[in-house]
Amino acid sequence: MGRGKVELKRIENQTNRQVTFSKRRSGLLKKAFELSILCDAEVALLLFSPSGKYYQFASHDIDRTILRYKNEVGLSTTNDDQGLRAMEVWRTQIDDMTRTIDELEAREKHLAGEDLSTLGMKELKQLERQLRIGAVRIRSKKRRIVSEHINWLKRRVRLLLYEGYIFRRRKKTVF
Amino acid sequence: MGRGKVELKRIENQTNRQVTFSKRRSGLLKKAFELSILCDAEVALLLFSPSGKYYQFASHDIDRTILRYKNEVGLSTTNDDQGLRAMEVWRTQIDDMTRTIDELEAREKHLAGEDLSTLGMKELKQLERQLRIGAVRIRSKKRRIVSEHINWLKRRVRLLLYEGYIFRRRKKTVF
DNA sequence: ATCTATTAATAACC
DNA sequence: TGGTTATTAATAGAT
Repeated sequence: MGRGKVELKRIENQTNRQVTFSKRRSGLLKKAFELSILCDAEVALLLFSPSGKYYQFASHDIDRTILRYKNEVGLSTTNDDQGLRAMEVWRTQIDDMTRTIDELEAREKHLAGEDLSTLGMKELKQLERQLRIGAVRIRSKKRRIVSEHINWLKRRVRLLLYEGYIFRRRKKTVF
Repeated sequence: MGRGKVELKRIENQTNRQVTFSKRRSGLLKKAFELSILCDAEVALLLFSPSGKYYQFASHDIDRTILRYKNEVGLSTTNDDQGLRAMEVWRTQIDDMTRTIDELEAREKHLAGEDLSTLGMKELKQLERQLRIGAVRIRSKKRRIVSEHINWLKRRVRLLLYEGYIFRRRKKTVF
């Protein structure tokens, strides 16, 4: 994306390489930032220029992210029994929660009419019934809100009429 | 750079967020790779999706790059208790997942027409629209299933009729 | 996954 | 470095 396309190999001209590093570095940092915001992702980016200068971006605490990476890779730093047991407890809890999230997401998709291919007639009827119940309740809630608003308007109108009455009376009295 | 520009804030639609993460992740990894080649830079990139999946790019050995970063930053984080920090990481992950589950459960309740008291007219209309879309899709899926069943029956009937024909012919021939 | 209209990044130049 | 502009690359939204 420039005045010409560029081959994927080390740029030999030292000045060019330096300029390109500077420009692409800022582009990369920007994109890392955008990804972390748009997608709510945890990102850490470490950069060393060939001349040894150092740059970084981290969406969260960079050490936290590095630690998370180390856990992921499996170089668990806790080696005692207690640590291992605690780790297993967390692991199972995380697995449970992951399963729960998957189920909830699948359920939401079904309610939205997506990913229906695995469902049979019976499940589809059940889903439809639930949607109908939800729709009925929501419509009734909407009606209640509207009627409350109307009542409020009526009260307001009565109040204004009354104030008008008082005002007219006072005018008659004063003048 | 797409069919429209996007605001720099968390993408609320879960599906969209997932798709964007997937696309931008590959873009970011590619650019990190290109930078390392073109400019002969040392790059390490750690990525965690909101659902906890893990991705990385490293131009050199990633642990080497992390070590280089730690030297650069100073000797502060050299040897504090990593076990405790690891616990922190898990705890925050569990917190994240708890929040996700709460959101999904709240959403499901809303779709079922429960706990609507916090919602305004706009949200209610949006909910109703989603329910309508889901219902339409489910009805269409049901219709498809029924029509497939009918077609199957038709084929079955044709087959039976044909077999009857053969049978009658054979009867004539044999007897 | 694939396609394509648009926006964004950036190579070359100053 | 810090602008400008012609081009290429990335990608948002749709299919």
